[in-house]
Amino acid sequence: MAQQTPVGRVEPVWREWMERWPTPAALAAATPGDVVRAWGRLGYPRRALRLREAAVVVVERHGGELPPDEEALRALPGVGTYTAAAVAAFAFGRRSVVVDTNVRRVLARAVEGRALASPSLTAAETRLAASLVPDDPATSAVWNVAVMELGALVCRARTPECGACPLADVCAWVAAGSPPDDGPPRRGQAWHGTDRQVRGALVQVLREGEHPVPRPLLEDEVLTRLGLDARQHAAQVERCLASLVEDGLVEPVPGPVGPDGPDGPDGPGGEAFRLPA
DNA sequence: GAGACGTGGCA
DNA sequence: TTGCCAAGTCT
Repeated sequence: MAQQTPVGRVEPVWREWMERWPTPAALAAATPGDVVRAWGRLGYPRRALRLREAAVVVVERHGGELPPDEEALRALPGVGTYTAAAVAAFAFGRRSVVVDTNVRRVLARAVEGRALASPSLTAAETRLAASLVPDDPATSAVWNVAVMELGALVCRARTPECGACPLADVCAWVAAGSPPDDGPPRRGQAWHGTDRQVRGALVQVLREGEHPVPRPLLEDEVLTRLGLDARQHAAQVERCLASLVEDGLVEPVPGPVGPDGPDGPDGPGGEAFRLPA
């Protein structure tokens, strides 16, 4: 849940989630629609599907208990290098190299003297992080969480609190006078009218209602909510809806066949959509 | 390896 | 207000 999402926003959803599905077996028994709905507005709802899929794999291949080694964790849907390392360290006390956005920023500043880490994780950063993690497993886990928390709470991206930082005395960035980022300007993600926005709105509409929504209603609702011109964006909404079905986030159901038959007012293609059962 | 993939809060 | 950014992963 916390992947690319501030922990403070995750916490309430996480609490409800864990109460409803306390074990992998419980989560594995949920439907995709259940988890997408419970995911709420955390964003990237495919993470909800993957989390459920991971629970299924845990039940089928690991006896219902999370495996402790990084390789097995990494094999679970939605679990990448960072998450596998974090779980191995924080849940199982294993020695691992946890490199998240916070760790990357702390090392970029303290060691390399730069204001921000590069846009994407490099092999050199991973090597640097690995070289700093203590050998002893228990100590390494403390190191990993400490560097992460330092980045999250003190060595923040936009408002670092160097006056409260335990590394200030040895920080290369502070020593250099805290120079601004020298990299190329970061590309802000366009949003209005993007597929991302349209997909989000489609899922949002379906999450709000309990019943399948006929295609025309669904598409009109999304266009209206986003303030998009139907003539310009109708095809886009169609395409996004298809992509959501492809992703397993949305399920088509046959529309009611009226007195005019399947090719009546709602047809052809007069089906409805819902979150997957 | 670049690009896709949501959402909301804060400066 | 606009833009940045958040415990990344997958293709």
